[in-house]
Amino acid sequence: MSTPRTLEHPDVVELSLDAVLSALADPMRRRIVVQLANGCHDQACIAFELPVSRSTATHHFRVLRLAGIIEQRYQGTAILNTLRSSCLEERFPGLLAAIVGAEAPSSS
Amino acid sequence: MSTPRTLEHPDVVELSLDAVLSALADPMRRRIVVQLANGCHDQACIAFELPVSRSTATHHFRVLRLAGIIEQRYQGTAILNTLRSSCLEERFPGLLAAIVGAEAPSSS
DNA sequence: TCGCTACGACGATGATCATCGTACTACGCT
DNA sequence: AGCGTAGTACGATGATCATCGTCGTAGCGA
Repeated sequence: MSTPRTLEHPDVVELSLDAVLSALADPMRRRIVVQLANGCHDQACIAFELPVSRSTATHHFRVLRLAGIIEQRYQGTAILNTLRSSCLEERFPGLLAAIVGAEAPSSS
Repeated sequence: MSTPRTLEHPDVVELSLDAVLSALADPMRRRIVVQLANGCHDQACIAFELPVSRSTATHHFRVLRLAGIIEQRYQGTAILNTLRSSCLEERFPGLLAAIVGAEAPSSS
């Protein structure tokens, strides 16, 4: 037990368009976001099966978290990832939907 | 006269989300786009008064043009810049509006 | 207790990029 | 013709970043 591990997340008001767009400019990170947006909520990092090493995957998830795009919380040794859709919508209305929609025409 | 100078522009169907988002991830380029979106149509590059050297400004305008975000055409020695709003809207609906709206709360 | 799993930290590396200065070109005006 | 203006081309440079491998750590199960 002790203190359960926690991960740093920016507050809603701290979200910067620069950080969000820089994070979303990378194809690998967009892939993660699209996968999360397509109903794969609360997935562990490993479940995404990214074609990169674990170190690189960790890096991408952290960039997304620090940009305020995803929320990460520990569950055992795994980390559950969730899209912070409402935070993003509140701060940058329509942005996430536009990008996910542009990337993944498979939905609908 | 001879052949008037022309500049290379990508076709609508060639627009890639990757190029567009990478271009828009830079604050200086977003500044240009926001300025164009706020009614400053057909402005010459120099009219933007960017806080960078001319070489750098040229670079940014070219990145925007090659990403398909702006249209550039010569008029004398100057270059008139226009937002390709309809092309972007056709390819990535809502994207430009979301970014411009998030960046510039001054409008409205 | 002993692994096994999922992930983070650290340091390195190679690529990309934003920035610059300088030299060059094209066009218009006098 | 000569000059000024607007922008381009060409390196160069310093910073950032995506990627990796290795090692460390926390939790779970046998």
